[in-house]
Amino acid sequence: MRSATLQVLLWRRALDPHLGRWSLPGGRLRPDEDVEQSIRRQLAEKVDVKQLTHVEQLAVFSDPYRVPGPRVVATAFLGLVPSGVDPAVPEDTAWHPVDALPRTAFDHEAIVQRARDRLRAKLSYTNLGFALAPKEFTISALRELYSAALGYRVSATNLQRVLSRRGLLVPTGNTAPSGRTGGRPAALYSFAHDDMQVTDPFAVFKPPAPKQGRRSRTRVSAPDTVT
Amino acid sequence: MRSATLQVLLWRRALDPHLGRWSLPGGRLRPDEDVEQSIRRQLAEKVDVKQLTHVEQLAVFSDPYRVPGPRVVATAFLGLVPSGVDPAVPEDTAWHPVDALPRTAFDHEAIVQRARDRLRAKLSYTNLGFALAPKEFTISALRELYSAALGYRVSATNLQRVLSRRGLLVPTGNTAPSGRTGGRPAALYSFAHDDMQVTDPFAVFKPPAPKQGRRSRTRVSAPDTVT
DNA sequence: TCAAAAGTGTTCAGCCTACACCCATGT
DNA sequence: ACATGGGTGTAGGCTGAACACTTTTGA
Repeated sequence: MRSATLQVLLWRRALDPHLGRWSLPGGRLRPDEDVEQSIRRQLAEKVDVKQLTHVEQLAVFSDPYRVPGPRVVATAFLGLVPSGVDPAVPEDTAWHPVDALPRTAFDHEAIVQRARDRLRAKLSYTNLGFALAPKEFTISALRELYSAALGYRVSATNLQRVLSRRGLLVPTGNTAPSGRTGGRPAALYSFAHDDMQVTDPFAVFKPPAPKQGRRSRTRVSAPDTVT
Repeated sequence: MRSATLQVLLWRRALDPHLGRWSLPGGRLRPDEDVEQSIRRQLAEKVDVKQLTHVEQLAVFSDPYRVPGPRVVATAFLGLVPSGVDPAVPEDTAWHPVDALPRTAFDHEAIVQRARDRLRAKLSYTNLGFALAPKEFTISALRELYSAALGYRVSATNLQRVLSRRGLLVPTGNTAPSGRTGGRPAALYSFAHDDMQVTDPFAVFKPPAPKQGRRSRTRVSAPDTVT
């Protein structure tokens, strides 16, 4: 997936069931790889996407009739590419806005929805933003990314505050030049981690608090406890 | 899964790779069913478990070497059976405490861990308790269930309050007799819904609040947005 | 009347939102 | 100067945790 508006990489089917329609990149699982290796390989080989900042399983789609002919079981993934990167994709592939998809093959539209919803949820309670943003960015750039992904205007002020409070933003010391119309130059930040972590454990019914002074922010669950 | 302490139903393998070890119930996917239908069928046919109150996909396990011999791709599920129900399971199957598993076959221990973690997370931010509890229950019974599932003592007081505030508890009007040692008889409750709903959308960066009087509790995401 | 269990009232703290205000830069 | 965009200070609301206190029963 990708941003400005949230986009998905699709390619045009060259074969007959649903020939010509847009479909998610992917392919057959080889006997010597697991599903994640497989999707990474397919993306690298077929559409030359290698800089994935985050990859996670979505779900298995296995309806016997999801594809004409013999049943195909698909394991769907959410894969993220950061905002700056624009991999040179082949002729027959293109990025499409997630909220205005062309006619897609099979159940791929449903899969994209699922991916979008998962991304949205995780932007709230994890540091997943790191996977969408470039190494260094201004808060307003980040605001654009979050807004695009979430589908509504996010306040830069609060974005700043929440991410800071969670210890996710590291000021790099650099500043971006101000635009031609003036304005204070923006400070540049980067994310503190480049792997996904749950930063806002919604754990209600928490275990009794440790009796100490300041309650350390619990960095509870493993990344895909909640998937 | 099941409670008192949290338990999993395992059965002893009768065939040779890992013969005799305990393994999760399951089996091959038939061409005319999807994975969920399949797991429900297997549970019904093989271990006679039919009253599943909740079933959800966990993840695909596809390591080429997870099982000796030709690779087997497994789609793991979390399935819940309410506390009262005690399905008559066959000879070679038994419930095992999740935190003290016997030696299991293949990667089944890891799968059970995942299931446990998922359950724990969802107890916090969804109404998933309904799937563990019987139709009618006292708060302290519910407290036992939550405590067993979460692995630490939950306060009955707060459990009450949180679930009530979320509108999940409906008093049935009935009361349970008090124990032989006396004590106020407990009121009986039931859950307001018997399908899973996200009740505590951790949505930070919420869309701007509707300017109206009382902000309606958003029942945002679809059940498996967050999986 | 006392012990035991259930349930309620109240206080406190953390986190997020909203909004007003101050800061730095180009024209 | 002043417009423009960046950043901080502060107040308010909601929610959960903790704990004291009241209620209802059996012995």
